[in-house]
Amino acid sequence: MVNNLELKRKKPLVLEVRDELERMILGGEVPAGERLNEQTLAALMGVSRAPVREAARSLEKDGLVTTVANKGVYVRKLTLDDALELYELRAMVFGYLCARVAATGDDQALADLRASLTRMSEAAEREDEGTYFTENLAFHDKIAEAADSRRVAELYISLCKEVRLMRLRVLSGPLALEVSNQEHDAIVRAIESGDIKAASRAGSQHHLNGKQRLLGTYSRDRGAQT
Amino acid sequence: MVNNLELKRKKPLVLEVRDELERMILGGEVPAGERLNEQTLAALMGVSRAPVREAARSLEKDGLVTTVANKGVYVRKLTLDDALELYELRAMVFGYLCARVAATGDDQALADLRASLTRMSEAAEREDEGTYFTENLAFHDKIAEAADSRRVAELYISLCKEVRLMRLRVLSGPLALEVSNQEHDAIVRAIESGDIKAASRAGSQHHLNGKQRLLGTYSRDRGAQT
DNA sequence: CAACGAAATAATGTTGACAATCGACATTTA
DNA sequence: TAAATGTCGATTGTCAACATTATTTCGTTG
Repeated sequence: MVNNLELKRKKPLVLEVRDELERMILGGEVPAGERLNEQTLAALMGVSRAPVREAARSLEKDGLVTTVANKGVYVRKLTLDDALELYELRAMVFGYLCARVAATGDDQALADLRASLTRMSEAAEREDEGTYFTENLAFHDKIAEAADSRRVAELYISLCKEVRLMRLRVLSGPLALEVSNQEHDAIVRAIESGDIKAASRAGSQHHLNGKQRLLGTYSRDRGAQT
Repeated sequence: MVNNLELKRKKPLVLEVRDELERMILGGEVPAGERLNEQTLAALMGVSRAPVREAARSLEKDGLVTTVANKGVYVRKLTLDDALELYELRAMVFGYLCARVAATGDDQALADLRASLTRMSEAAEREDEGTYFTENLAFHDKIAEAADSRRVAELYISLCKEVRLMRLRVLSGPLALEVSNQEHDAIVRAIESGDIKAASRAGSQHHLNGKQRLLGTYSRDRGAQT
């Protein structure tokens, strides 16, 4: 029998800090470009500066912050060009992952993907953007994991976090959810059929379409960034 | 002989330690899978443990080491499958970079590439593998820089370092140098002609060929890894 | 009044010490 | 004997204090 109260202390402190910082950054609590004050954060979380420093370095690995010597760590600020490049890079990597999943063909993983697909479809019908958003992340994570290519999967997940720095809402509106999920369906069907090239194309195209949606958003209302 | 960082500490200490560790790892002074003892390294370099820890975190960003909680950091050990995946990933990313260079077409960068090409050609004729090796690294770095896509360039350079973990000698023998440089020439010509697709193909193919050369090496003498 | 510069301030960089944790070996017990 | 447990040494995790660097403030000077 494990004691729940003592169990949460089992986790290394630096990981707790890291996750909290990541949540704050991706959640938009700290704006892009903002400097992360070490001792302020340390006091806020009730820990010393050392874990905060290490957590910050860990976040740098995922591209969420940049470190300037003798000045501090800053929340990374993405330009539109940066974001567009990330979309293309993500498209390539995701295409590779989808191809691998199609090649290996794990039945259990495929079933999970199908289940995730239906959950997203339901969320889309309800116009429940919050659920769709989280389920969408889980769907992509599942593919990354099923590709059985840890290094590339890590890179992909990292790239996805990086994109979230822009805090874009390209997946707003019921139509967007529907279209997005149709692309997911195309990916899963290509994987199920074992067609490696088709899976690669479908995976790439999904993020390339996302890039186009991003461009559409920016052309519709410019200067949306603060 | 490691204490040459006592001289002038105008540069952040962490960077010095980082570079030294990277040199030791890529140079093969510490074997793959080996644990990096913090206080031993700190004493060796005449610094405290904190910079060593941070440097290790920085190396983790490049995939050169892996950190295990409460146990320490270990020099990453690549399996053959890991290496093959890295070659494919590198091929994709490098193709993207070459395409971008072809699209932008910076004359100065192109001249540098041509110059680098002739230096490699000369080194290949002299069968000077050492010079070819370093010049080869510089050539690829130049392309990454000329692509004007900092994030992707960083990733590419990081992937190249990661591959070097295996300490392979696929570029041994005069023929290998010649063949490798012919591929370089094809890349530069594609870039010069401004043919984006051709540049992408040539760049990808270069590393895919490298993957085949790696497979050839492994089929020739198995068990080369420690 | 503007511009320059030096002191004051606040932040990061670095250090040594202490606490928590892990692995190995010794000890006990069935 | 073998499994379980306790103890010890070594190493990482964390902390608070000190050193160095960047920034701000403010007084002086042209």
